[in-house]
Amino acid sequence: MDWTAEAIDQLRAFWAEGHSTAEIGRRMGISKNAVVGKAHRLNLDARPSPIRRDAEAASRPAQVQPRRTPAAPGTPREAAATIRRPEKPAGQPATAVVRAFPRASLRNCCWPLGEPGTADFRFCVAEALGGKPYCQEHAAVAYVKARDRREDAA
DNA sequence: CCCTGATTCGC
DNA sequence: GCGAATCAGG
Repeated sequence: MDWTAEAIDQLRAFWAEGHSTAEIGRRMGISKNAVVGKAHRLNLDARPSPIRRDAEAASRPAQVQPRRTPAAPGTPREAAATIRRPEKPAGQPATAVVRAFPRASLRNCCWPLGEPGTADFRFCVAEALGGKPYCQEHAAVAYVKARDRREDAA
């Protein structure tokens, strides 16, 4: 992954919007690990992790030794950041409602349009095709051959 | 089995 | 610095 200023900008925007790491990864065409790793390195605010690595010792004292060096046990992570995730409209039949933002569905094109972080930033929501995260139009610019890459994306 | 995020460590 | 592998939980 080439972490250009734009890419980092995008990551920040997605992260701030509360998207999951995997979701961000899908949208940026990279792995969730890349997203998590970079987010961590950028010191973006941590999401509430499902894991309690500190309680590992408490629940299972000395059963299975980690292959890797155990995480620092004393790390104070009690003060988890209060973050809000994008809210689903309550009481809406999920099948009938298209959540226009941040994500319509996995079947919709997720090509980002506009400048991340600005008011007009949104996603193309056209039908995503071929199991790709993009519609036909955007898949064409997303999946360019390295050989004959055209500079017409924007 | 699907998902979630965090950490480690070879590169 | 990067991110896959791994870990851990839902």
